[in-house]
Amino acid sequence: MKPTVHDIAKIAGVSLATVDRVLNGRPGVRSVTRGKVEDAITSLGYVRDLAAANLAKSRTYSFVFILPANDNSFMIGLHEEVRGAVARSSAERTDIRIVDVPPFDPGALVAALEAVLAEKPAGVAFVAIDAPEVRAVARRLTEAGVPMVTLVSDLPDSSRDHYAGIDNIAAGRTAGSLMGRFLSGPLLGERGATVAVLAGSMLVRDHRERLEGFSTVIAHAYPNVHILPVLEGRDDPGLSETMVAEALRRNADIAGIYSLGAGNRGLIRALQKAHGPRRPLVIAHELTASTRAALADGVIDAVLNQDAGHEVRSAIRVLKAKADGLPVLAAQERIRIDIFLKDNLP
Amino acid sequence: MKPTVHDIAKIAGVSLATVDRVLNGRPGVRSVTRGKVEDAITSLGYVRDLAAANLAKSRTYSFVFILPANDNSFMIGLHEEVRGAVARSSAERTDIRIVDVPPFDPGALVAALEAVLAEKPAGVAFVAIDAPEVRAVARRLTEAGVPMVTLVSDLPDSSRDHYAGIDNIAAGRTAGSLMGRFLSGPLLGERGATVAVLAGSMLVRDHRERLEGFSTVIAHAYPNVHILPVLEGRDDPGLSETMVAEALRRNADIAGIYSLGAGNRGLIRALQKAHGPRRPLVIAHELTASTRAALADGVIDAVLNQDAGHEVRSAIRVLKAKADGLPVLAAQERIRIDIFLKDNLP
DNA sequence: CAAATTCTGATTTACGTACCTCAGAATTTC
DNA sequence: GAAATTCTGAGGTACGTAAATCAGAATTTG
Repeated sequence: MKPTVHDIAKIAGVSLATVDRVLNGRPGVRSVTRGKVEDAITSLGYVRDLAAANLAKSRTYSFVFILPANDNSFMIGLHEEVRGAVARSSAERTDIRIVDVPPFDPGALVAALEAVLAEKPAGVAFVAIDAPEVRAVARRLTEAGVPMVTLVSDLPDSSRDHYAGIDNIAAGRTAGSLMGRFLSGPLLGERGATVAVLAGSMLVRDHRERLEGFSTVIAHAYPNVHILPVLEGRDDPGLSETMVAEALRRNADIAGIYSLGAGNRGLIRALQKAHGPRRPLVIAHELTASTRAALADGVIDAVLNQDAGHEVRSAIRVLKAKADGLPVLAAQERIRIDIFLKDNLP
Repeated sequence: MKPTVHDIAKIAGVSLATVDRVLNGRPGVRSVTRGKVEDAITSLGYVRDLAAANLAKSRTYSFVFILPANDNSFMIGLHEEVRGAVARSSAERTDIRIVDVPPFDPGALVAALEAVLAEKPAGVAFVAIDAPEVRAVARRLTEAGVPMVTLVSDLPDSSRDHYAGIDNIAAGRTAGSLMGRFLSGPLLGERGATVAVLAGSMLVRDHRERLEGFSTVIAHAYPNVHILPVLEGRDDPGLSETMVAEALRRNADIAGIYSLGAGNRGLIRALQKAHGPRRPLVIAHELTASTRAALADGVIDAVLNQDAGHEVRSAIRVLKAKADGLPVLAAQERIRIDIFLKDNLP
């Protein structure tokens, strides 16, 4: 039978209240008594029953999710997943509030985080923007004892407790490796091949990191692949379409395109309208309705994906654990980079 | 505030006991009274607090995991993960017992399942062997009301409640697609290329399915790739090594190898000892210490993986949900096919 | 019709922990 | 030395649900 506080009290020869004070670090216990209780705890191998504790505390974890009000499919899906978590909140003893902020706007994010700081919830999750002022608020949140996880986009070298997202450098490297291998052969002649890169903005850390990983692998392993200057489409369908169409017109020999941001709707439209001698090899990020269809149709060759549902659930699990001062199962919380070809679409 | 049984009792004008009888389907309530209680439940939107219910029942979920006593790295890892779950069992209110059975032995599996049937646990998970007698015991378990999930290898068209494992046909297709694309070009000349397939046993369903997916994609999308007769290495390092070495000696022009079973240690040794004009392209299953090293060294080009930890945790979550008659979050429980290149090794 | 038997509903206790209130002892203050 | 103030410990109640026990009414049986 699992030992309980009653067993501890009996063994240590004290009352329940004393055991409780020791367990919860409350004052009012002589050090000798404390010692006896601690001995009993270790000798019995007592572990607190979290379910019972939470019931007694009638605890609900109040979490705040700060999400950019982007209208691309990925962010919409992320919103959807958080709303799903809100729907499950009564069963999971959580009380999740969603705060929308304008995208790519450090000031707005800082303001939102400051509002959070004022209400002191049990935890915050947010899509980070890599800026010093954001790091500064993060530090104040940590000082205030508010657990904090970054979602999708990280804030390295900050005081965040956890990052629920993929390793974007590894993602870029994977894309580069796939691009190089897929190009090797028919498209990669003696004189090399040209690839274009479509990003949202180089101001966003995840996009920068993906490009970094991609470029590194191409430079080292596929030196005869030439990368054109990055197209920054601001994750906007229209702008992305124009930029890609323009690039395809100007460089008839583009053999591959790596879309590392969320401008895939525009990219796909541009590709469908194009009529070059042969279709370029396309690797994109995020499996959405449009990239899925494009993958099935052969317009896109591979999609690297991060599962927003897993990210949200992981963030919640980690916030709960941090709020309770519990360790996290690192293996369970690592967000993986999914690679989808048209053959393993779920 | 979340409604409780007390609120229901108050609204319906009855006692707690009556509410409890209605909620738990116990007899002794007149249908008019039952109706009043049910109305109150729906109007309040009551949902049972599982934590409190489990506490009151002082419930522990007793699960049995039946695992083949294979000595390949994947199965060892699977064992490890189940033992991890056993270690966490007190915190998770589970009581998990591991039963080892000899591998590839339907009779032993049936015997183990029958033993399980006798003790009626709250759920069973097992690595299925696709045989009629196994299906028959599965049916009896279902009739006895024991929730049942298959792990790693499925038992389709049976009464199992859930399958915690990957879609092996999709995995085979993915391998075929990667093989075809990676080969296209330097290795795939005018007259085509030859690939070898190393399996454990064609008697095991997951191996059959992987081969099926692989062959289908190759036949349709890469008609000039020729697949040699399957090598059945029984997942044995020594036998696998001899068979691969033999095949490489006999067919100097092998351009690719697909290892769809667990005989990777032998395969890797054979590859390291081989000294052909050029290294074949190798795609294998399951990320273990040896395949990871081979991937990093460039001996293997891609590894398809199923995360044993996720499978075990998913199986437990599903068994719990089934034991409580709760729905499962399908999106969360889908086990994904990880594709690892040397660039995205975790 | 009294006694036995079912129905139906109410009360009460338990699960393991948190936390509030209270009592007695030890210590300090005037 | 009496009163006030800490310490230290005990007891009890609450969280939301399950389930055992109890009590009264309705029904059946001889």
